Amino acid sequence: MSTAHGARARARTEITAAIKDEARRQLVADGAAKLSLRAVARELGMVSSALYRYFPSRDDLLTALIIDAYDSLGERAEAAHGKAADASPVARWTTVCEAVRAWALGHPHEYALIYGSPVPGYTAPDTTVPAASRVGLVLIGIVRAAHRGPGLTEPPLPAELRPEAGRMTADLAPDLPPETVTALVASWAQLYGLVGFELFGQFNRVVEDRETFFRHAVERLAHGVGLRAA
Amino acid sequence: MSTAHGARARARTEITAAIKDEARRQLVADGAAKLSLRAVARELGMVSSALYRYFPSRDDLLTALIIDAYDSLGERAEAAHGKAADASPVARWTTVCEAVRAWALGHPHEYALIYGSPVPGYTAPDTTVPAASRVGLVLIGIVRAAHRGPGLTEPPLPAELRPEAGRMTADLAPDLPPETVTALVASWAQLYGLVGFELFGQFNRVVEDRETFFRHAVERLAHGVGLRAA
DNA sequence: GGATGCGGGAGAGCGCTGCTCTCTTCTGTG
DNA sequence: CACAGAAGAGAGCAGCGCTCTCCCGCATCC
Repeated sequence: MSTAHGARARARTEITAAIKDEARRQLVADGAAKLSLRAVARELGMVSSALYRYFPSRDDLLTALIIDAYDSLGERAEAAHGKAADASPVARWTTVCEAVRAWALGHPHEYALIYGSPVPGYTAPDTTVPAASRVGLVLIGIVRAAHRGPGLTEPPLPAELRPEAGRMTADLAPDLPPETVTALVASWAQLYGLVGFELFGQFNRVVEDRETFFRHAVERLAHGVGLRAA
Repeated sequence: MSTAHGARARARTEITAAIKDEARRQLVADGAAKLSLRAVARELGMVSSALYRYFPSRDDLLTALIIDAYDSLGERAEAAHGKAADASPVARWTTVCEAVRAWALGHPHEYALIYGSPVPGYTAPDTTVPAASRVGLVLIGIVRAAHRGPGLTEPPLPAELRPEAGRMTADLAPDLPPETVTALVASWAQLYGLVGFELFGQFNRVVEDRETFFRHAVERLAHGVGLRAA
């Protein structure tokens, strides 16, 4: 595929990568809205129209960066989980959440790109789904291990939510109780509420010791999913 | 002040309002990024440079819209709370959260403007703080009433978070226990995680019956703050 | 009541953007 | 080796935020 016809294709993938790298540099520096195709081209010593041979539009370039960002965050979460493999479920959960927060604080513009308001008029293509799922899969993995292991308490689940819970469970983790899956999905969203509020300044003049606050909040999230207290 | 010199000043406030109205129309239609000073001016039958007599920059216009959006959301939350004044604390909490969600779903671009990624390079001026606080104040009010009334269970609070909890409590609600205030701040952020994930498409292919899911999630949030089960 | 100062609208223009189209060069392949 | 197709260059279009200069007319003050 990519190495099929040799030199030509290799040059293409190299230049594509160079464009993405320079684009990422600008994204990191100034945010997505200021990412300019012309500036990227200029920096690479090419003319702007040439860049369209590689990315048909600015949005396509952004999509590539979105996927990379999801992957970067996912890797970070997976790595954090790997290192904490022997810890208690709650400790592993907390570690992964803290990795997400650390990544977000270290990559604010990339975080904003993937979890902030979507670029207007832009809807993420399905291409992004696998990369976007990685953090969620890590969290599911932690809960699954706890479920197989010493156990997991099941959160309450009202009757009217049972159909939806069943649907989600079938899609996400058929081996887990629907009570758990439902709580997990909610906690997953809530985690990003905590991160987003810190990152986007909503905690200014409200929370100061954000690290401690965050750790405690995600520990309570873990308990809410039914993970045993450490 | 505003009515000081009569006609002149009145014309000015009228035109300022007209500009904001047209700008909001464009914001609602296409989102903040596509809001164009020139288009607003065009629609109002004036030339773009004239608009700068009223708003010194696009960011200033956006700031005005941000404040309006916070106020609109705050009003909605306050109104919802008012109508549910006689209900149980948990029911009032849930009602207010649902009002926030409903407002967000009805005003996606305005929600994105205030709770999505901040416009790059843009930091909200302090002018926005009072308007931005309104929803939080409603939530605090519900908890405060429960605290004065039949009671409130206090969530756990680890020792290392006690200093920060004390700080937050002094700033936000000195009459409430720090355990409660800490949980409240976390729940406040988590609420916006739930809303944001639904609004920005993260729940696509994951949660279908979002209304039921949301209600259950915020009920659990209420319990997490220590409000009595309804 | 007439001179005056200033608020506010008009217009041109600068430098930037995304994107398109055409022309040309170069290169890997049949 | 010839040639198709890939890829870069350049000009150009329409839009943007913002500035500056000009000018009109209304409200004020003597």
